[in-house]
Amino acid sequence: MINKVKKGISETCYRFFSTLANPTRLAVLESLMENPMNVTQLAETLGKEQSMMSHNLRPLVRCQFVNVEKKGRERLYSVNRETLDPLSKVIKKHVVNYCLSNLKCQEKEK
Amino acid sequence: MINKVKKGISETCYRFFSTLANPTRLAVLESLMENPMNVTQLAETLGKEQSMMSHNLRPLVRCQFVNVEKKGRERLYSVNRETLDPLSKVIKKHVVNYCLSNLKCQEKEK
DNA sequence: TATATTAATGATATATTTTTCATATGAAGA
DNA sequence: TCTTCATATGAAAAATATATCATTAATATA
Repeated sequence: MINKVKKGISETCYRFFSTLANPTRLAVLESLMENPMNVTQLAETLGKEQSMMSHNLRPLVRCQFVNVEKKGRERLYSVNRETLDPLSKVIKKHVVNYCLSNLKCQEKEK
Repeated sequence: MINKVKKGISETCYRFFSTLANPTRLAVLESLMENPMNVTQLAETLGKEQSMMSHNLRPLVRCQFVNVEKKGRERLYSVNRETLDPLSKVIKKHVVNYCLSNLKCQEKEK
């Protein structure tokens, strides 16, 4: 990025949102919302490779949307409900207020 | 995307977050938060090209994070505070609770 | 210590997103 | 209608992000 637009809170927001702006990571969050798992179980659940899960878990953990607990040689991943619960509330409300009534939210990219 | 992970609410969330996961668009939101503007003013404010602003406004409007009001031959853009205010509250709280105390949030990518 | 299990890392090919530049559209006024 | 102002659009280049595959690291146990 030549001309840095992001700085301060903007930069934090950018990392925050770009961590969530990924279908795989959203699916990971959804799965971990149901119940905590280790990487292998997560890979099985989503039908993806273990290394892909690890790669995608890293930003989620770094932003602390997900917590890790060491258990012997495995690691148990779980969601940070304190953030994710109010966050999904905001989204749901926005969807109800603006996206269900108005079609343009679902519009295809083009 | 060959293997579609995103579907239903996940798909909505994905669009929601990917629209916000961009430093230019976050800067746009920050500017419009201060006061409503048209594209030309926005381009001047951020020191970017007008067409770039238009391109970046489109997803913001489609997701209705930003409203447009036609005024003669110009268009006045403003933020949807009903969504953005509670959203920034959630983020700020998360930052305070998890990112200020814990260093890993600010960790460089690699 | 050797082996098995679980998970993380690194390099790179692939895919997606963003910017840029040229051009088109639309609305207002001379 | 012609011109100007304000904005949007399209295509291609440039920048970024993601998945893949091979490998490494860490821990437990035989």
